Amino acid sequence: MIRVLIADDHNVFVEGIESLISGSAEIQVAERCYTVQSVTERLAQTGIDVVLLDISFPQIEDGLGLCEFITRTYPVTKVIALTMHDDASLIKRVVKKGAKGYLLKNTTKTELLQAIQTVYHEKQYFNETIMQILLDDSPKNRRTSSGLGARPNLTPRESEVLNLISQGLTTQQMANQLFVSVKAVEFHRSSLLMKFGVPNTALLIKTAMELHCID
Amino acid sequence: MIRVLIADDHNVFVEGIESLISGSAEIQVAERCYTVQSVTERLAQTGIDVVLLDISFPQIEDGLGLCEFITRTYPVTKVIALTMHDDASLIKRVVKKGAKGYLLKNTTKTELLQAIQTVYHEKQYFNETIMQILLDDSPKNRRTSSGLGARPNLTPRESEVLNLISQGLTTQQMANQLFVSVKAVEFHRSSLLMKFGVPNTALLIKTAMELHCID
DNA sequence: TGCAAATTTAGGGTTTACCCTATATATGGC
DNA sequence: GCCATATATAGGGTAAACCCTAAATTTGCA
Repeated sequence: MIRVLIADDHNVFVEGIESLISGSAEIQVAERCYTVQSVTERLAQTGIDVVLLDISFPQIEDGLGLCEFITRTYPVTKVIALTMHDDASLIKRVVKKGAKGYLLKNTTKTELLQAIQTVYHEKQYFNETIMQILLDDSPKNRRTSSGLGARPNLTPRESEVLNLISQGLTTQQMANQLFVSVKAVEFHRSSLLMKFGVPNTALLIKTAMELHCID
Repeated sequence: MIRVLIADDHNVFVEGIESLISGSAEIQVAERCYTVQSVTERLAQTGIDVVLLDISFPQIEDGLGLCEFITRTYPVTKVIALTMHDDASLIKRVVKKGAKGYLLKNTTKTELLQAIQTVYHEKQYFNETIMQILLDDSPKNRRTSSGLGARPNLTPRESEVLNLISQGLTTQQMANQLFVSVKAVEFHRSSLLMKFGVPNTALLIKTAMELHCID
């Protein structure tokens, strides 16, 4: 029997998942948690095999942080991320946080049960759509992109560019100041986005400031 | 017997709502619709008393429009808006579009059943939280406390947009999430740049974080 | 009741950001 | 010498950000 914990503050959702699972003989819902605290408290006990975790979009930091905490603290427990959004960068970040599966909230009963079974048996579950997005990301991973939450290793040039970006300079202005081409600056900016695992400059600045990589 | 139509393209949600309703003797789920077209087709027939409508219907981008269509075309049929968002302006607009009730997706079984019963009997149903949001939305209570240093006075909408920017969302994504046009978001973004006196988003995020206007 | 603030939307435009594939050089380690 | 890294550069794209003018709505307030 696979014991599942549902972590979602939306009651309708928890009901829905539970309803979908109820037909299965090998899977049972062991716990429903509506808060982060209750999740951590319940996991401190034993007996949870799989966590169905809602990564709610407006509060990304919370969901991702909890995902990371669970996979680090309880490596045996598998996390399946649940979300309404098929945003590419979000999927990548969730996987980096250690999630073994990713499901959209319009998933079917069949897919849900299969995903739980799959991750329980030490495998990853991602459907074709999700896999496509992840595969497109593989060339990027050649570069040193440490997981989110950790400060990436920046080259001297990258640090320089990062600080200039945070001062509000455009790529053209940075190129002038550094006596290099616009293309060179674009390359470093792109490297920064990759290393920090963020989709755009706005989140780059916020993340870099939180990690004290600026000034 | 109150006959309910569930309009939501998220399978888990439909299951959840159906599960919550299944215990009731006076309410039954008459139809589940995953597309806008199926909703209109089903309503063209008779026998639907209440529509549980997911406002964040992705396929139209305009759950509000569907809400308006239903309440105009079938005045007898009551619409209860279902959403994950407790956005004040959205609630007001939904009400204006003719919805008789507004429920967040973390609603309880008791509340859901009570809401259906209430609107079926020609009344409106809004819980305390929603009512509070509607009352607090008056412009009187809207201003952010100016307080310290060079921190500009931001309108509620501006604060909202600022935080979404800092989370890495694009203008298009924010427009979707806030249920407004891209032009509206562009306006608020532009207002933020002006109020903070910065030339671009990168410096906006840095400045706003230093002034603790984010989070 | 008229005014001001806040919010929304529109059309049209320019600039910048961002992504892809490639190539080239210099450096330092094995 | 070979290899990995850092750096710089190019061309050709798409998407997003940014700027301007203009107007409609709602709401609270004087």
